[in-house]
Amino acid sequence: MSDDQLQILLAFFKTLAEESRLKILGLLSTGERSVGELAALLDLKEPTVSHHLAKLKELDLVEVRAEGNTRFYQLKRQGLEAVNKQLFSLEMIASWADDVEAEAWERKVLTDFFENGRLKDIPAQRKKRDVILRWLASQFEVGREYTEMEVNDLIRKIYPDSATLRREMIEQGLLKRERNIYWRLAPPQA
Amino acid sequence: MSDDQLQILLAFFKTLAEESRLKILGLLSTGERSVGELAALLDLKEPTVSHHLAKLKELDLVEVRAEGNTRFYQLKRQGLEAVNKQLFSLEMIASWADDVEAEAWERKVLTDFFENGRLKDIPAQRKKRDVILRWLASQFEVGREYTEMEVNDLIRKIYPDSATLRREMIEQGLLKRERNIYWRLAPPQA
DNA sequence: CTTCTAATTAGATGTATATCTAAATAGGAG
DNA sequence: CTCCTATTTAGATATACATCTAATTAGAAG
Repeated sequence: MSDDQLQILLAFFKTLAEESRLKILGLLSTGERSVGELAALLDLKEPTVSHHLAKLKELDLVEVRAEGNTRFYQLKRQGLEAVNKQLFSLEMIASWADDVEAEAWERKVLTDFFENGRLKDIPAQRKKRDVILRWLASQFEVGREYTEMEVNDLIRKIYPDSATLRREMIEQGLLKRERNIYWRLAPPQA
Repeated sequence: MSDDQLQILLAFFKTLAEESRLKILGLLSTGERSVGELAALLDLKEPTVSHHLAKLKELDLVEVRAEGNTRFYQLKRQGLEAVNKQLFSLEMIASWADDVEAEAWERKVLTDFFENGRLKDIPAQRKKRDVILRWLASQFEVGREYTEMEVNDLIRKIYPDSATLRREMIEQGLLKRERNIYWRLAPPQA
């Protein structure tokens, strides 16, 4: 499971981890209701109910129908059923931690090769070197342009040989250069 | 579905609505881990992990084995499987709101019969009168003893005829009397 | 007994968010 | 256009809780 699938599942739990929202789903399960009706039944103000409905709508658990300026909400069954299907299989749970060990290993590489905020050596192993390079790239702001001198200055804060690290970041596609202007590429979506 | 079943389900969602805890379950799904291992893998301090494990244990999702000072936690499959079974059936969702309409009706009875903090009349209908009586009983502290005069004073704050309301509370088993001492009975578990 | 290590408990802090009031939006009726 | 009603948006407040540090507990080894 990729990290953003975990995030989706997490968002789902967060949304359902609220008493009023569970009750709203319960009330909608027997038919549509207006915001005002829900507010009266739950003893809440309309803005509060509106807020909850917006969250449920984000997850595609409810849908709206307007009639005048009244809005009738109703349950969207498919949303719940889809999640229900394969939520708690053991493989699914196992996959929640897929990235965790890899991330722990990367943190270890970083602490092993850094000391007092400076890089001790450039790792010889490709995988470890990439971890260092990705960290270094993360020090550059996305969307900002840097001169070669700015790039070098930033690198030299952690390691004297800026030329090597700069070249490797370019090779790895972490930094991009055109006419002596450098900029960081956005990391692949997490 | 009774209200405390809703509360159990809610506790379940709340517990799972947290990224670290999902990851812990993921890590444990492949075998047991010590608190320290989990902390290192998740980049958290031991107390934080301990806190999460305690929450998971409350819901019977994990179990512990001690070995010297070290405690190895592992997943308790049955806990997850049990919940998984009938979580999102439509009847289940519908039942989340079982009490909501009844509660809304009771609130309406109260607002209908009260004005400026005083009872306008004693409702003639049995069901409505019971709502008033239960509310009145709720004004008494559980575990405290009251003299008859204290009881009357408290009732008269909302209605002049204290004798009738006092007698009816006794009849309904809301208030108990012995040798002119009164006390409130604990409401049936919510 | 003292020391070391692993974990938990206590207490403090910061962040997320449920709820509210007030203001803005928008449909329908006169 | 003005008024009324239903809802949403904005902004403020208060509560819940994830996380940390510091202190405590408890096993194991010298």
